Amino acid sequence: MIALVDVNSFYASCEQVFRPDLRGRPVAVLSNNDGCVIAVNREAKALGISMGRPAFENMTRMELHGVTVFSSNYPLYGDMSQRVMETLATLGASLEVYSIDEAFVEVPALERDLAGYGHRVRERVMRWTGLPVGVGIAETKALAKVANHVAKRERDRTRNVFVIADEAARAACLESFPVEEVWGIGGRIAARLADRGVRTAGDFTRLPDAWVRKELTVTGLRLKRELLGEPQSALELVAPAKQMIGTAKSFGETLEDEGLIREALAYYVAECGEKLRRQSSLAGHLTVYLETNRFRESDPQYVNQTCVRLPVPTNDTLELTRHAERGLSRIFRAGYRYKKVGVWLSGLVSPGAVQQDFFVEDPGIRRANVMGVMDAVNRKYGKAALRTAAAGFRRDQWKLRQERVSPCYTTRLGEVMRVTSDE
DNA sequence: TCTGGGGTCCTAGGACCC
DNA sequence: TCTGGGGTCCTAGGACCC
Repeated sequence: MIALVDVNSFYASCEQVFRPDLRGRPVAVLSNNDGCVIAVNREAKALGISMGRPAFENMTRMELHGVTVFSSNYPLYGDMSQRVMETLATLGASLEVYSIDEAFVEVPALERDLAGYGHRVRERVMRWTGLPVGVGIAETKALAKVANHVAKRERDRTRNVFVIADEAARAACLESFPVEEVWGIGGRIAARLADRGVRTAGDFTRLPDAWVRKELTVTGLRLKRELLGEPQSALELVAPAKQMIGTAKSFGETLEDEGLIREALAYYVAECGEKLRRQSSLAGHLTVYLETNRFRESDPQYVNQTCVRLPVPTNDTLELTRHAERGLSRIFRAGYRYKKVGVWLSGLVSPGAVQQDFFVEDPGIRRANVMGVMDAVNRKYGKAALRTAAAGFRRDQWKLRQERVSPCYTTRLGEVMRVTSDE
């Protein structure tokens, strides 16, 4: 059996762990640039704060009801995530980390009391990390996802744990489960299914294989089988190396100056270069992406991207920066107010697989050493403490807005909590 | 005024190979 | 006049996820 364990409103819960005064009170967390509401706890949801919508649409209501609002604090969430995963690893036979706040856990084979197991998972994660989780247990990943959804709706004492134990339970559960909530059914597909009169997950499992294969590709067919209780994939125990690494972030304000955009781009390239070296990959292609603010309809709009093929795959930030700058000058047009620049590294290979180019000088071991030093310095003294000249000194003019960010309680020594006593 | 970021998988179609 | 067949690789684009 497989358990899908996820943290309830993860980002909001992380903030609450370190703010006991906010227990039982409404909390919301905003996306990068304080743009959208991306996490709300139960109390905030009850007040009608809508997730995924722009922050400004919700601000009046949030202020009115005293919702505590945070900018997102990814160093904190990443660290808390690791603690949750380490805790889950002590409970399961094996573990697939699926996202920052969820994991598939293989229930130990000898476990007889599945609901009891689910509650033990909840209790241990709560005791060790302070975070509340929901647990769905079933025969396949897709069914465990369904069970997890149901767990959140349960109102009685079994709340937050739900088990699809046998065939009868599976069938009954799917008949009342809306098809658009099934994992892998998004808005587009749900609309097409609705046209065919498919409303529930149960309806979906009765569609002919041939139709599903033709209209929804093999992914749809696998999903159907998983919902019928036939596992289509094993747990991925080791996270595979990424096939793409990228960063594309909005500026705090729109920018017209190519020089500033170039600095932001160089800064993002350095972030990607570091991720690339951490997984020991080299990139063969680099895509630069540039965009104006599409919501400002009165502004002239421009969006473009260009792909640069690197002469020899590399993970050298200086080399990557040079190519990114070339890409930017290909697509930059003066006279627009730009909102976002991004870079994506793809065609990732491991160093052993590289074909050297006779006509291109290999920057060689000395450059690799420079990168090693740069990474070590930045680990010790903080992000971008040592950076390329191209990343510049004007970050204040383009960095994203983060006006309500909480302290990095667990990852920065200067920001750990102080406990005092009145005597 | 203010509208996120970072990925994955699949397919179709073109280029190219023998 | 008549112009093959069976592949692989790559990229763009669509759909999805959290």
